[in-house]
Amino acid sequence: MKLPTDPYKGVRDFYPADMAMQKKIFNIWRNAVEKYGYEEYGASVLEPAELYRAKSGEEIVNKQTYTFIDRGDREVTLRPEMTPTVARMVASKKKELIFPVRWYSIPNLFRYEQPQRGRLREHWQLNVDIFGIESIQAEVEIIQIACDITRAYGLKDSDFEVRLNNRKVMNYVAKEVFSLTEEQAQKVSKLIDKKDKIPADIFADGIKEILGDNAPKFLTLLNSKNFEEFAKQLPQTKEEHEGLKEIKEVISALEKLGITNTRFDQTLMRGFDYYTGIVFEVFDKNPNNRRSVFGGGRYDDLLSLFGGEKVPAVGFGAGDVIARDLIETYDKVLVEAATADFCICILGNENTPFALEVAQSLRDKGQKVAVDFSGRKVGDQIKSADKRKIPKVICIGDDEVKTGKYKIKDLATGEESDM
RNA sequence: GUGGCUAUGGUGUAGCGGUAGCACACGAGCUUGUGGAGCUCUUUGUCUGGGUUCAACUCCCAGUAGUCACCCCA
Repeated sequence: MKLPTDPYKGVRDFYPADMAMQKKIFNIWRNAVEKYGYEEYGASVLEPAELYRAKSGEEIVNKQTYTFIDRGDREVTLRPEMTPTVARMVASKKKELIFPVRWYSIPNLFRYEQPQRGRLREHWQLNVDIFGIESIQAEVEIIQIACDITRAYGLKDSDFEVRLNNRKVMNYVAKEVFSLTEEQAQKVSKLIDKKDKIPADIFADGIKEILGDNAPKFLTLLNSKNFEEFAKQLPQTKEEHEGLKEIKEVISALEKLGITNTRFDQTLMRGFDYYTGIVFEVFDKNPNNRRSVFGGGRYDDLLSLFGGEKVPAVGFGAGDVIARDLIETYDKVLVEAATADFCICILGNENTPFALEVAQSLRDKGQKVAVDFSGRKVGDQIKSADKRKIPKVICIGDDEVKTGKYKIKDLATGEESDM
């Protein structure tokens, strides 16, 4: 009876090479957000199931999450996303926090789903949120950070674009312009989400089914080439004006910051219900790899779930799996696991004590030192150090013990130098 | 959760209803205080469990895992 060596379904092992990449990604994330003054927070992977139930509904909690009953009869969920957690944390200290609160975290998240490439049961995600700012300055800053990170992955501005939409606009269109019921609006938005995946005529049929005679008008609106064309088709009331104005303002503010690859996208919906205003996605335009790199938006009402007055909030999330893909595609700088700076080869077991002494003295100076205890021939020990990419070796044998001196051999050049 | 496709040494791959081959990697040696090349040799495998058959890595069924699509999408 052998135990399998495979990891659990849908999760990854991180061997040193994978871990080196993971560290590189996390460093990119940390550097970017800390430049803007964001502070790191953390929380447990365990949350009471009701935290998600409140927002996501019965089905999501039962089918899409790891939820179980603990020994004390509590219903526990492995967090599938970080936003409810951070909302909970901010709401809990609302009175003592100094707003605006700028926080980030790199949590591992779990979802119970059929795994496939780029869609695993456990992944890591950078979460960046800013609380307490009602103006679109919050969106601008958050999107700016997202762009910084995308560039740090190695993408040029021409490789990606920022797509923007506004829930206010879409709500207005659904309720006021087309007088849809809540249920109809829901169906339409799901359909719009799929627009690029399904053939145009099937999409049109779907719209027709829900909207009837209004379908052609709706389709024209949806197929608008750009912001102006879209805006022109809407009656100029106040409510409509606000959503559109926000989009325009965000785009022009970003432009002043040198971010010109933005685009209004009336078909951008994003799954979560809690978004209330601007939503955005950073999109990789590479034809082989067309995927959303980041997604986020404004969720002004979420913190009200925990009582008290409203706290405006804007945030985004960025996954490690896509970061890995992008860095491999665009960056191409090889990432290697850190090895030792020195390898100490021992010639004869009786010389081990002196070898350890030498190793320790180097460590005291801050060097990383590995000792070869294999007892093999020197040549083999050196060969092995070279294979492990350790740049320098020191051989300790009878002569070195006698004289107390040793030489450092640089494996790249083959030269030996006295210590 | 549903459906399609896939599964061969450590890795990457051939092959056939009748004794499973190759490359690289690993290990040993040529070379017992100095590596990287070369040559020689060795070790290691048909995902798991059933079935059909004289005989199954090959055909069939189930399971598991991967992958793709659906579902869902932080």
